[in-house]
Amino acid sequence: MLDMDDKVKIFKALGNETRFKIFKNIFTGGYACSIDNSQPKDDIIAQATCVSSIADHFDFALPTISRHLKELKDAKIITMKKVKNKIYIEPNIATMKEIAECFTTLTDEFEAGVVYQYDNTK
Amino acid sequence: MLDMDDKVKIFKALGNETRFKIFKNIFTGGYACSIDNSQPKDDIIAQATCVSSIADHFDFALPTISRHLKELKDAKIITMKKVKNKIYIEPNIATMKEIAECFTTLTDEFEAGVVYQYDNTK
DNA sequence: TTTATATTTAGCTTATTAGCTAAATAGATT
DNA sequence: AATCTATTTAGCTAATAAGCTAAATATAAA
Repeated sequence: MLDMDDKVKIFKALGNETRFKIFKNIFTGGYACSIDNSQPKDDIIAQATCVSSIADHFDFALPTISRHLKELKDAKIITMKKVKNKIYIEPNIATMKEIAECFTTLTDEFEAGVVYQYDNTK
Repeated sequence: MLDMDDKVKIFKALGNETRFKIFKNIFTGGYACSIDNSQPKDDIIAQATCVSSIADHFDFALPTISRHLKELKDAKIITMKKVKNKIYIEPNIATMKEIAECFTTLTDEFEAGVVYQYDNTK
């Protein structure tokens, strides 16, 4: 379960153009990674990619992309698995499902007229 | 329709603890506003509130809250209607519905195995 | 055991953000 | 017209974020 701090961290991570592009393309399989074919399909999904493959799509230095990926990982938006000396990056679908549900609940309850008492801790 | 810049702006706005609390409570009716009762119900919804009522819930100065509200408004997360010398703040449900749908589509298509070509412009 | 590949860490600079107080604006009330 | 209420704007400071290069680490390949 994501608490308020988790959610704020997720939105902060997605509230930057570079990270948003990385996020979107990791989820929709936008980054081709030539090394993928040599990896066992059971462990690593087709959408997986690695740090340098992502960096190839941007004009920023590799360490800059590496730090953006760390922020996406810390926000539980992606996962990173080390296999040999490469890191395979995958979307964290569980987190996105939970965020999707938060927004759906928010709009559904709004339309149903549900009104809560004020709570500054959530 | 929200384009990429719109979405990044929305996430940036929600990626700050103070603005996230304001957002959440505006949508769930958390802020009581004593002036609401004297307003016509047709124009202004029950969840509506005003700048100073929101500021009462925080230890920050009023101009600070005002600027946070401006950012939420610029991101189309809330709307602000001026009635006499007060500003009524309401959730922008259309935006939240669209964001909800984005996340739902993202997770649904991921599970269905839909893979797109890389596109750095969206 | 040297070299190559993949990635992270450290340390720096510049830009942006979040807070503040004081002053300005807009409208309502006396 | 003077004053009160609600809100924004301006201008400042301090903290955070985003970029860079150089160096470090970890593993693979020669």
